[in-house]
Amino acid sequence: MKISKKGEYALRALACLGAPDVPEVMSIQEIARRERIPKKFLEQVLLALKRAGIVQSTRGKAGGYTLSGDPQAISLQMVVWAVDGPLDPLPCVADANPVKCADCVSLEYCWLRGIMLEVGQAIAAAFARVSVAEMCQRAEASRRCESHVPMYDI
Amino acid sequence: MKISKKGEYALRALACLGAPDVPEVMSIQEIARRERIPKKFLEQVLLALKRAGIVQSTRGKAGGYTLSGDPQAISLQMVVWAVDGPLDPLPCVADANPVKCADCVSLEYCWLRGIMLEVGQAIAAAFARVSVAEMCQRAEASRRCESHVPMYDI
DNA sequence: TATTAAGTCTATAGTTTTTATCGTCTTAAG
DNA sequence: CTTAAGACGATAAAAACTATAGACTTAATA
Repeated sequence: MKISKKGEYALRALACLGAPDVPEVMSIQEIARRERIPKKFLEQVLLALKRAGIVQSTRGKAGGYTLSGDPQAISLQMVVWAVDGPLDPLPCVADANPVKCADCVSLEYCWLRGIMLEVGQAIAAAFARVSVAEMCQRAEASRRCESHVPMYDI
Repeated sequence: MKISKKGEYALRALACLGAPDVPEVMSIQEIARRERIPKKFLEQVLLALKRAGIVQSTRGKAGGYTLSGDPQAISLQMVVWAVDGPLDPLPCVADANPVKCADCVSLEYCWLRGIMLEVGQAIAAAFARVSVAEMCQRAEASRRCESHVPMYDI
């Protein structure tokens, strides 16, 4: 049950775009530099976020990315979904294209499905509770503390 | 955020052991046959469950596995933990041995950590809510329906 | 209008994790 | 003492994930 690098990079990139005092549009290169993410990999991540409507891009010289719409309206669930796909614990739980387990008679009578459906919903809810806006605030709060890091720092 | 095959097999095996009208002890081979799980792989899964104290085994001829203790006291969280390890969304969230993210100043000031800690707890809680006993009941209920599968079966 | 710096897109290489198998050893019943 | 079961370490095979490469498109601007 780990979050993928793609997911992590997506969150970092959005926090970067949503930070205060940043340029209107930010290039992939700039985001990659700030967050120390492999540029070419980040490219794919941002493309996925764009296709999900979470960020906007402008092409050509001086182009780059910007948050699309209200950061409060975008949940981390949408973000993770956009880059990693549905977070169904089992294939038979999928919304769109549920696949029957090998030894279940049917989707309707799949007992694991029932249980995993609940688990999947709980996971989705956990991500859905946090908005990109809130994440950006948290990131900013943590940035403000960077100047006085405690001694017991790891 | 998928559950692993190990996790799925563990749940199936436990449901098998907890089913009514089954022999006192059941051999790996028998469980594997009933649940259509690769025998050698199931062996590892059951070994992990045994080490976690979730099942007991008797060796030698006529040996096999049996549920250990009260199925109501065993949550699916323990089961998944036993075979897949901690379900922390990010390494920095780990209880035992948290690892700092590359570009965080410290664990204490890791903003992703804060968010993922909450998500991880929600996931754990979702699994913790269901006991092995409840899972077995559901599996049995689904078995009772197998004789009259609806037409719209997939 | 040529250059430059940016995003787009497809393919593929590299790496890690997961899944599965094999062989040998130990144990206990008959 | 044979047989059928679990224990355990090693490793093979497959899949998923992470990262990189290269060719193409777009737009600002010198």
